[in-house]
Amino acid sequence: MVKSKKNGMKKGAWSDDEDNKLRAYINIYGHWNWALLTKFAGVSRSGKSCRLRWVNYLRPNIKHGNFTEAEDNIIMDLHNKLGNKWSAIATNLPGRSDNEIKNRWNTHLKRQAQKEHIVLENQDDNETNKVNEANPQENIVETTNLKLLQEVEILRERSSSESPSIDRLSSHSSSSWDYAVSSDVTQQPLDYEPTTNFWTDPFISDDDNIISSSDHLFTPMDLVVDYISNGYSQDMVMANEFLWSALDLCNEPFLF
DNA sequence: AATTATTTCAACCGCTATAGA
DNA sequence: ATCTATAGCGGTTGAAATAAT
Repeated sequence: MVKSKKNGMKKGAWSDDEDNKLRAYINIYGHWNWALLTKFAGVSRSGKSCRLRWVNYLRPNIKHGNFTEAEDNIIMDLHNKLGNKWSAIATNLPGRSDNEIKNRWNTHLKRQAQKEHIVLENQDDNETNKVNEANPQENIVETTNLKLLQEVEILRERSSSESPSIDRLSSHSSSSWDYAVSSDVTQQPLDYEPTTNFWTDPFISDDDNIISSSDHLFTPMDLVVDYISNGYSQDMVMANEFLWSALDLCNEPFLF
């Protein structure tokens, strides 16, 4: 499913090669600016597309398919409370992206919820015809909430024990130039090395492809940041052909 | 086995919020 | 105050997979 290019940017399904490039780059440098990152990572996609691919598919410990009953229950309940606030719901389901939760809701749970709603309505009709005692509905809601809170906690604990680095890498920064690199993640073995020569050689040890957290990772961004700290605007950096060609040609760490 | 209909879900699009110039 | 760039969100689309005929 490879769609046409738009403004030189590829669209459609991601290839393994693209995935590997993006994953490898972010594992090393984090994401500091999606629009620029695509250039450095060597991926011919829009920043928006890269961000989406990372968030929904590539980031560490992301889960796919096979929603558990507990997860479904949480989605159903939170959707009942929050509506289509997918990202808010996703914060309570570790390892699940908002997109996947949205899909889960639209393809499975919406119908289920509608059915249950009808059943509840019928029950309510019967109940109101009987007595109007001390609101039993409230007790049901409280019990459900307690159960769901417990389920959320269990999922959170499980997730944090399995994935110590999941959300510390790539946390959004208030500054687009403030790029995050997790020391946890740099300890992970890489399943792919970025092919473009300008970033790999100085950073990855020969024997095991694992980066020492004590090493200074001198990235192309260092050059850009330095450039900016010397009074150049972001646009000027982007427009500077010399800078780009220097980055492309660089085989060794930059020295100032 | 071939065709058509339906479902799934990855990816896109348009929009809003926010930060910085 | 206004403009621009970026990140993030939610709705929607459409290719691929699967089911039904």
